[in-house]
Amino acid sequence: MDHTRWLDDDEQRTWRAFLTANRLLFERVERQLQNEARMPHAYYEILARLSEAPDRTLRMSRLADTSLSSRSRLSHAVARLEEAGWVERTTCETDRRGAWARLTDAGLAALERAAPGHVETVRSLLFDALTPQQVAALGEVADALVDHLTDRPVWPAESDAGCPEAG
Amino acid sequence: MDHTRWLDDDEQRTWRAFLTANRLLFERVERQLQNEARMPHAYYEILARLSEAPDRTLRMSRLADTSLSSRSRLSHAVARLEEAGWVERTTCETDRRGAWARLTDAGLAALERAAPGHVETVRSLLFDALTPQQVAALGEVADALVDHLTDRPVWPAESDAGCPEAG
DNA sequence: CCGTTGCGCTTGAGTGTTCAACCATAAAGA
DNA sequence: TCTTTATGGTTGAACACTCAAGCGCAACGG
Repeated sequence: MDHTRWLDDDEQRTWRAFLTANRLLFERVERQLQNEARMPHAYYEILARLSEAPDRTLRMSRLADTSLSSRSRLSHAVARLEEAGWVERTTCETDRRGAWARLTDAGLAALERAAPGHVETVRSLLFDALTPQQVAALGEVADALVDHLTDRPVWPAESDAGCPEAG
Repeated sequence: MDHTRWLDDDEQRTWRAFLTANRLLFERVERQLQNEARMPHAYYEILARLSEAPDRTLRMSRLADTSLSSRSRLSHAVARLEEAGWVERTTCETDRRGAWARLTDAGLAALERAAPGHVETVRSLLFDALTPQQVAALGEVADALVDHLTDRPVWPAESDAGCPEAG
């Protein structure tokens, strides 16, 4: 346990700069959407993914995957979106456990109202700050990370750590 | 309003990969800390910044800045950390509005218990996934973003957008 | 000296997320 | 068929964060 692979100074700086950039960026993205469109970014993503689906309809589980939500989070979110009249849920006929989520016309309208401001924010805060080379590099890094984080087991160290209820 | 600078396909992909990588990464970082050290990452950062300060002590406002917290968030967090016995608050004698936050011995111990697992997680999930060139590129991008997001006014478009209470 | 303005920090309500437990249905095994 | 196990999805409690409002003190202005 004492052979921890600590971060060297460069790695420390990189990690902290990464953290800082992330917080600053997403804080502002979140605030812009909240102020101008009255929705958190997670909801925007849900609406966006639904809008791209055939018939603006997706199974809940699939929607959870594509919108980067946990199941529970999606359930709560869609409940809210349904109250707002932006999404409708119907049970699936062929598998009666399942549920379809459909983006309503009002939901699409809300998304289309929100989109310009959101996109402008992302562009001005992220893309305008970077050279084309940096954007390309960021894309590669992100791809590498997604790859790395998608394949492995849920937990890097199942055997000798992480026993939540033991202590 | 119809002259939105939309994202082209490449930019879309980059943005979504970036989002995905971020969620996957921070979800796991958060879960690891929660499971093994019983604290969210934000609390870890607070303890870490305090541990690096002279006398393990900082003014609340300064701690908020260095730990990337809003004032309110820090107040709530330190209240919790104080309950846990990891941080102590004392009022500042020279400016009786102010408050000092000090990392206790128990807090330092908790941090030192949490650190190896956390660092190993960051290394294995982030640095191990990237080549040295990619790490360098990530660092540059992060620096550029921090720079970009730190200097400007709080709101990129005061004049023609962002009227929260108008609608 | 007293009022105003500004700063440092806290508070409470509201909200989104997580976790664990749960329900209902489907699929697999005896 | 009857039981078991797995899957799709929901629920409620716990908790962290945000926002707006507020409190106490400091600094400035008359």
